Amino acid sequence: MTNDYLNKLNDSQKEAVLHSDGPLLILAGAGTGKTRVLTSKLAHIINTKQSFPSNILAVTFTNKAAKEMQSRIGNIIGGAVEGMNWLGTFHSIGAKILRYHSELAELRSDFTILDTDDQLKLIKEVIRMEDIDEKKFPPRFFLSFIEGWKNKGLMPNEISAYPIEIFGKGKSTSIYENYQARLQRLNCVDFGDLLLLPLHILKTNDEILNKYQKLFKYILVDEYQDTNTVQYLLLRILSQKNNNIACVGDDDQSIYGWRGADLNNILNFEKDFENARVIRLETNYRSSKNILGAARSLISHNKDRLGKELKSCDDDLGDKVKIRTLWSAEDEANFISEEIENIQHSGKSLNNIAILVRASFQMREFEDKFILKNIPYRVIGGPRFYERQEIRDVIAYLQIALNPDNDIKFERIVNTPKRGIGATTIRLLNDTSKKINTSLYEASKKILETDELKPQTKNQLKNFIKLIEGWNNKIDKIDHVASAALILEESGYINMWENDKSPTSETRIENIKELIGQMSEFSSMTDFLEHVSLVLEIENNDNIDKVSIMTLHSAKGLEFEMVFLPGMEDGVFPNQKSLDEKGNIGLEEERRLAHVGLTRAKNNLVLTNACRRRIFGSWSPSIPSRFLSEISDEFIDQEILYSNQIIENKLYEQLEDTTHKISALDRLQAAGYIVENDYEELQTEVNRITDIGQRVFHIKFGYGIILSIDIDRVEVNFEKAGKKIVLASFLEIVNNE
DNA sequence: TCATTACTCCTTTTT
DNA sequence: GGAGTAATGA
Repeated sequence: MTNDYLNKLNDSQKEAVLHSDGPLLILAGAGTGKTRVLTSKLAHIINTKQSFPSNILAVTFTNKAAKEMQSRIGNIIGGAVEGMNWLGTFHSIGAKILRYHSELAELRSDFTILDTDDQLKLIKEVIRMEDIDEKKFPPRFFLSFIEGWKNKGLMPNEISAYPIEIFGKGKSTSIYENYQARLQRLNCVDFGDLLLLPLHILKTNDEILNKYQKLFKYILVDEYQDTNTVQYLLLRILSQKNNNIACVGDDDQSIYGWRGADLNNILNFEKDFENARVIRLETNYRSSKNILGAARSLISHNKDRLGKELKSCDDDLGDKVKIRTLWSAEDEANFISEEIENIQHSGKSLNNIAILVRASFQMREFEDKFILKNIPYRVIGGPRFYERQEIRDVIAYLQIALNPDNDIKFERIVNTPKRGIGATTIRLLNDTSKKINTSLYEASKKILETDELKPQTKNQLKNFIKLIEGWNNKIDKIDHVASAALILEESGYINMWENDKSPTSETRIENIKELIGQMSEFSSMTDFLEHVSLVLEIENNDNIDKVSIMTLHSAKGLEFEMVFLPGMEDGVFPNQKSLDEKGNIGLEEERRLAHVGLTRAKNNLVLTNACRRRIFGSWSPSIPSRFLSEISDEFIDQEILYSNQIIENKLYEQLEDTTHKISALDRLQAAGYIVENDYEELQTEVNRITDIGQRVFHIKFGYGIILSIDIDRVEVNFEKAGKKIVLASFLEIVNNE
């Protein structure tokens, strides 16, 4: 192996790779060769024998990034990377540590990882025990608190120091405790535990901590801006001895605040790690000057930044960033598909085109249109393979076969396919299991000894228990692929889909076959099940020319010749909920997300917004995203693609029901969408309700009398609902009476 | 027990 | 417009 990799780097990249000991933060903007630096650095450490591969901890956020890094290092140092035992996602590395020391968390080493659905089921159970009204306090709120605590690295007994939410009768703490206890009894962990429990083990066991501190001579971290507190604490505690931690990140691309990512981790790096060196990578090898200029002008509106400027290495400016305004979301999809057809006809590859959306509900419009127009596309991200119903069912069967006491899985499959074991029976099983403190499986056996069930039900349950017993006996003795096939056959599960007439059943069977196919790559059933929730991803390794549709979050790290960003509308992007919940911090994160979107494009970038779109099934008006006006004009080529006739006919109608009429009008006027007299006319419309004492009707509150008026806000004394302040636009004037 | 229907609340983003 | 849930009927 040669030092060839060094020659491919620019000066600051080289500096980052050659920096040997002590903390290092590489601030790498979009498209500045961050992955190249990281992999070269890894290769360099191995190449110069500063460390064995097995003594390097290299963490990424996604499996994709981990795989990518693995193969790139392989390319540099030649052949397979032997001994890179500690390269993986935070979660998979956490799982690995946890499995080695599971007894310290009172788990068996073959614990299973619960997905979000199962988590929710579990929390619901816990809530019911606490006598809390699910309607008033939705279970997922508790779950998000627990997730929040786990993201901060707090065990149930540590949250007293942290302001406890009053939410849910102040029972959040005990719910967290019970939830953990329940997980433990099921020999399960959730995603958060994969980080929290290893941290706890390291914090409370000096010997073990020592071992890992010695083990990891070098620590490399990808996407440092997206680390949350537990991840930060893990990195800190592990790096304390050797102090060789190198993090790559971009504060302008921090987009996982909602998952607990703390931008302060990267902003405070120099304070947190003594004598830290910071190297900036600012030469962008991806995008044209115009695109970079647009991205730069947008992100400059953020305050929380370390500051860095992307410089293009292109000589010419390239095309300007296109902004197109369409009438409706459907028109928007139409426009984009026409653009794509043009590219298609010019003979260019569709693989170079991506449509990046803020939220997945936006994808539908495009899928519909593409199917109609026969434009090949792929959806990236979307529902994870193992989250599909049929896959989860199959896995539940396999887990039950391995461990019949897994209640969550038991409940999932006991009546799938239908065995006539319904809610009533399950309730009885649950009660019994609580009474005699055993699993549902054991409780079923007990009940079968009695006459509590109707003969028919009893018989069905008996058969089911017998099946499980049989599988459980055989599973260690025969090949895991064969036993999976046997289980699916005997349970009648495959049969169920084969007899199913719905259009999806065929794909489901395909998916199950795919899953079984994957199994042979693992050495045993346990091994397979351990990996299934963490790393299993079925790649759509098709080489067919297709347009990619994905969310902005899953687009991070990718690049395309041409990028479309539809739905540039306030409320959609920036997302309303994000603004409501997090205010300016939320807005800045949305802006970073937009920045990620813009910087995915190499040569062509098209932003579109529609004036109307269906939200929750009903038409809602949309105003252009504030991000559009934050991009400097010099980089933009803007056009409105609907006729004046349409404006006159429809804009009025659109504005009439907008909830923020006044501000919407101002915005639209500022954006040049309305001519002066339209504006006045609409103002009059806003002010049409002027009479105090006027009788009015409100769709939700019924009839009432106007008490006072403040521009578009009206105080009404409703006959049934009492005094309320409502928007004028929601009131109908009632004339007679 | 299961199927149908009425009704609610909703939806951001993912390991 | 759709998923999940509660109520209702077969």
